[in-house]
Amino acid sequence: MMLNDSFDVVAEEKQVFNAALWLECAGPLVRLPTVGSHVVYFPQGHGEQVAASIQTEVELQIPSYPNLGPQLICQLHSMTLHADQENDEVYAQMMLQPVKKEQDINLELDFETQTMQSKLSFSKTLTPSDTSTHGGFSIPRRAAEKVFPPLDFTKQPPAQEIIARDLHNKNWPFRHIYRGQPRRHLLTTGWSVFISAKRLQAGDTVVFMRGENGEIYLGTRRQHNQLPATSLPLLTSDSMLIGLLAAAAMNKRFTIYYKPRASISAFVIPLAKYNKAIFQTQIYTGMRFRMELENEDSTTRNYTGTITGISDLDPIRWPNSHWRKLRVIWDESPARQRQLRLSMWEIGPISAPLLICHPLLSFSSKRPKLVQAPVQAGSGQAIGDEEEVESMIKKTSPFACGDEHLINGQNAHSSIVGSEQWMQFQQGSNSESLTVQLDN
Amino acid sequence: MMLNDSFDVVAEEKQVFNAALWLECAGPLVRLPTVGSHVVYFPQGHGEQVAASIQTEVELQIPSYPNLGPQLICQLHSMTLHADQENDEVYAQMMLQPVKKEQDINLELDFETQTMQSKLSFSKTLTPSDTSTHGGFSIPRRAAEKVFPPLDFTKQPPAQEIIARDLHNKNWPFRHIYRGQPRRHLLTTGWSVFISAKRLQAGDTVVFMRGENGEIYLGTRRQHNQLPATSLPLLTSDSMLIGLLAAAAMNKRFTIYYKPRASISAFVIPLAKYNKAIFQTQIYTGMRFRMELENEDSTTRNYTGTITGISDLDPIRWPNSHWRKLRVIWDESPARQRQLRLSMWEIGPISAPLLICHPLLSFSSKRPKLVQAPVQAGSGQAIGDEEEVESMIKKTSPFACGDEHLINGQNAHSSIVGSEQWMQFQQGSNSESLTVQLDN
DNA sequence: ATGTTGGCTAGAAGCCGACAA
DNA sequence: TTGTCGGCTTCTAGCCAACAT
Repeated sequence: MMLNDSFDVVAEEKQVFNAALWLECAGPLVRLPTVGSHVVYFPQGHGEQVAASIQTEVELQIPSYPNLGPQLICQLHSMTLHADQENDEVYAQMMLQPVKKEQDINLELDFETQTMQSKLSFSKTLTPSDTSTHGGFSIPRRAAEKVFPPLDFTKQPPAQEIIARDLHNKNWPFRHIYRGQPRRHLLTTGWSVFISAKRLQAGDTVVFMRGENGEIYLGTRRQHNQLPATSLPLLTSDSMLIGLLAAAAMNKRFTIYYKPRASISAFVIPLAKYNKAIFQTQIYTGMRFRMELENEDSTTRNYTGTITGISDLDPIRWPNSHWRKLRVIWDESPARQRQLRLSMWEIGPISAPLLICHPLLSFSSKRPKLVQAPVQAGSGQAIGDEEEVESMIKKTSPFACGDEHLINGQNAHSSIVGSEQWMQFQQGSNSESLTVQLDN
Repeated sequence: MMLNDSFDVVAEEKQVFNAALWLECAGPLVRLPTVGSHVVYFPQGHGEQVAASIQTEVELQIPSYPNLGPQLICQLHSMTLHADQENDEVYAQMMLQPVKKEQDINLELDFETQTMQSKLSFSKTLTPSDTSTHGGFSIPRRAAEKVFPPLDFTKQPPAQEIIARDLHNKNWPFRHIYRGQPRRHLLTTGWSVFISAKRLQAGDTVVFMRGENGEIYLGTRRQHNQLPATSLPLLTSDSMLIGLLAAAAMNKRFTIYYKPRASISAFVIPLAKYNKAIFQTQIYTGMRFRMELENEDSTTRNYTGTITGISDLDPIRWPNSHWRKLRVIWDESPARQRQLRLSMWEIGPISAPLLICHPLLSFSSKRPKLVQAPVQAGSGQAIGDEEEVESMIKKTSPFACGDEHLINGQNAHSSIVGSEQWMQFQQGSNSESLTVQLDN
């Protein structure tokens, strides 16, 4: 009862947006397109998010929407960032305005947010000791020194009160103390209240951030596998899929929700990134690639693999779609769920200089085949030759040759955006309704 | 972690269905149509449930579905009853098969379930003492004697262990003891675990039931106002509404979820009940009516009111719809949210013999006007004359005249169905896929 | 008949350094 | 540097009857 009241109050305040904290909670690999920029929306990927969220098999009879191709170019009209009331899961509400394909598009704004490199934040995956009722939270030394106010070490013991604010603008008080033999930083009083209120478990991650004026922010990120599979169905997945398709096919503004922790891949992609991947990147069966993935402990690492085929994921319903067009195998056994299907814009070239170059496949001996496909389905024909080379690759392994391919003389990976542009994202471009609040 | 594991196990078991417990948790006024029978489905009401569940204003641009009138006659092909994993909220999944209107329809099966009168169950709205950490649960004396096994009063004190099973087939052990001065029945050990696991608060209701073989069942029913407004949106309400309309308009089998605690009114109505209300009941402006409503403490009571107008709820989008066609005022100030719009099948005639008859309005002096409307929109014309008599009624008050109107010589209220027919519902009619399981 | 409260007690929560990885 | 544990203390949970309504 009291809990509800306090939430209600919070819900009514207009809240200061904290995009940085949202991104921290979303995970290290999540990027957001800029408001006002042009994006490519994939109803197919959107459907995958919906289906994954309600854990249902889809055996669907969709009416066809002739206006709706596998991808839809839109302008990101507005975006608001949110966090679920119950479990803090972050999601973004995006309003998309479909644009005519003929229209010439200014791509200047089409970059993604980048996490700030110099941010004053740290995240820690909780240990069993952190979450047990036996004690408090052990703060990594460097983390404490970076984000928390310095302690007065003349006191015995050195201690202070920390008040951290979460994505719902709720404040959580903690006692921060430096004690033990050897000395260490700890959060004691207040910690267990936080843990039980947020229902955190060992394996989940907490994020602490320091704002410009010294405020402390606090967010959570659940372990990936245990996302809560939205209970209480409102509609069948069939109805939902029909609804999202019909909404997109109407060629009017429509609104979608993007849940980065529930979705396997983003389904709203900056147009520039998409075009670069589709038109300016050499993709061919047998090609080596790399991709950054999130580990269990929410760090990231580059993984490598080989493209084994290029074909439609769903030839019946979504012919000539670029969504997850690539079939791949990975060099290492999968840590988390390792996708066997990827989209072209998700992968990058092997970055290191040529490592071990397999004699059978070199840049000169085998000319890579360009995959070029139309942006709008129907105005061309995508090349989807399914060359199964998995068996060959296995036979000729070790297969560690990487062809570095060039795109306009620079790396194919998306361009790096500095912190000034980040601020531009935060304050809005020329869009009149860049809503950057965070609601209840 | 452990919690999740145990839930997973439960989810995999095929569980014995307990329709009676489900109905208890749904509330005293909820009825379900029989599987195999014919029903009228109201997309408009369905949309209201969806909109209410996600707490969004609908400002919607729906494509029109010419095949879809405001009501759709279907056969209830199958129905499964469920309870939400998180908060035990009950919901029913119904598969509806649209039928041709020409088709002659056997109405024999078109009754609703009735709660069993002689059921061995009791429900109690929790007091602050019941939910505090200070103690246990005070069992009303008659309740304890009715549903729990008799205690051995030779022991000092008389006590036993009760194991009660909830809708997820999870067992909850309690210590049942008879003590105190004066003596009373209490549940002590185990009670607080249950309270905190279900996150029950004062004002919520628990239901205990005794099965035929002495098993004890246990369900919960949350206070109405605090239903959890489904967090984490998947789709906008617009998309959802489009989806549900498109699904219904396809004229194929479609599946809907009915959440009796979230919906203001049922939107799947037995065809017989609907026909009776539409074709065989006299409804007129100024008519007195009664309606049974649920109180805060989950008891029911008859409330009375007056019909002040008959008009389309949404003349633009749903012209000639019978959904909430009646405007009413109530005699008493509203206890819970008292609807000012009702559908014809929701109300009953004033049951008592003529009470105080207002001289201006009597059966003979003012001939009630029959409201007769087509079942399918388009094949006729509904009479929607908005006679605003509210002002008149207020002036001439006290206005307590009730015209008892007759329908085929019997009361207009839905017919009573005995417990044999209840069993028939439970075991299915001639449908091959009457699924009566309760999933995770 | 049953809701609330004070008294009492058992047990969990939670603070501490020791110790180990 | 930091995860876990045993020791100890504090406080809450929870059982009881008294008392009130």
